Amino acid sequence: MTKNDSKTSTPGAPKTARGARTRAKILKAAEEAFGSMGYHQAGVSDITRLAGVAQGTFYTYFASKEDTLRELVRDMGQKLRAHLASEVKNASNRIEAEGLGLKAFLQYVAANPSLYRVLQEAQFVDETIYREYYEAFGRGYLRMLADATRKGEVRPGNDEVRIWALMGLSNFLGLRFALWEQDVPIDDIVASITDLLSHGLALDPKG
Amino acid sequence: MTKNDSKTSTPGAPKTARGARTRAKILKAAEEAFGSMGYHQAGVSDITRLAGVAQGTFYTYFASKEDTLRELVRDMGQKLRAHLASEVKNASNRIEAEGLGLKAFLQYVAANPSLYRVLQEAQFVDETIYREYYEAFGRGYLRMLADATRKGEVRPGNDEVRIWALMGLSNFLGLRFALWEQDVPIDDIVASITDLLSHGLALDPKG
DNA sequence: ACAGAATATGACAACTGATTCAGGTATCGT
DNA sequence: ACGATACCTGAATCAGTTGTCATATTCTGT
Repeated sequence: MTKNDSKTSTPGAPKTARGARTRAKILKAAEEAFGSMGYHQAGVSDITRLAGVAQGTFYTYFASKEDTLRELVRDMGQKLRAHLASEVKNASNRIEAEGLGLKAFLQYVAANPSLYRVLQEAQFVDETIYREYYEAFGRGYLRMLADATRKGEVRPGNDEVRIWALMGLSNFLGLRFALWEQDVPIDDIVASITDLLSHGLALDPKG
Repeated sequence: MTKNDSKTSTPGAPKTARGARTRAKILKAAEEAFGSMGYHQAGVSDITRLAGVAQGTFYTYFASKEDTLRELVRDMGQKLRAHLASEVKNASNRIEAEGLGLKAFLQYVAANPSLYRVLQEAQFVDETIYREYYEAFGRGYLRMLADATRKGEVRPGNDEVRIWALMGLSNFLGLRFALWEQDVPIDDIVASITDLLSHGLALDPKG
């Protein structure tokens, strides 16, 4: 009967500094919990314990565990894109930009290992949010690649296909060489890929 | 008290044709269930219903739901590798082999959509089995690439890095263009990637 | 045909973990 | 100071799960 008669659902945003702090604590705790134990393994009780609040408090800010994951994915995606954009912005050509972007990405993954787990698990909790992540990523990527093509820095080709290939490539390199085992220096990886993007695998250019 | 006093665990392999059939039915049902509903969503009861057997029968052949997933991943990995190997075996050079392999892979993914979901979810249920899958894949890949390098078909480079890049690339192309949306003809995709691997992104070869 | 082994059944015990709720506590505007 | 509002609590609820077991059926060798 109060102003909000629309069910108990969709908790509103916090209206107080305290509320905002608490919400942020919970989100951070969720990132930790999901990142280290995994989405399914981590219970709401783990999150609230990490955040130092009671179980019920969780539902003051999030409608469900799933909702939290969505929020996290959006949040992490935004941060990563912002970071990469700033690292790449003064490259003098596309291939150099790819190298800088890959390097920044690998470093970011090593420093934020939760990203992978949270993102990849989100794929099975809510595929929409996962596709959204990569499509957002892809849109920016596509624009840059198309620009480069127009400027004559890159051979013409199917850019939609290329960006997915490039995203996949980064994704796996991050998984293998930043998350699983850091047994190859990042600069070597970047050099390898820069070479691949400059010349392909072919031995001689006339091929 | 019987001869088998070593716990109830590790159910033995079936000793009868009937048993083998039932076990196979269950495994197939698990693939269906995991593939369409996801590992966590699918219950043992879903699997047994699909298989047309009682709940208890499941535990005659598998120690747990997790065990089934492991078995499935091994099984699917083996089949895929065998398929790709046979499709690629009479390519006349490495880049042609990459093209044939990618094409076969994309077709396979479109025809066996469960593969992705099962494999990717396995990553969070038992990371070991997931790494095993890619490392097995990678070993074969690495051998072929090293051979090609020795024969002078490819430029020298860090092949360990390259194979992860190539696996990632295939993985994402499969996800985007075979699983999610089949809006680009497979041959176009293959042509794009063949071009990328032949020349890189660079406009002119002297680059 | 018959004993014993292998397989199959399905109800259910035991447990897990998300969400709710009735009621307490901090904070703010006036 | 004080009502109103926002925030917080954590035990209880509740829907769902996996894995067990006593019993029934089918197969296999002789």
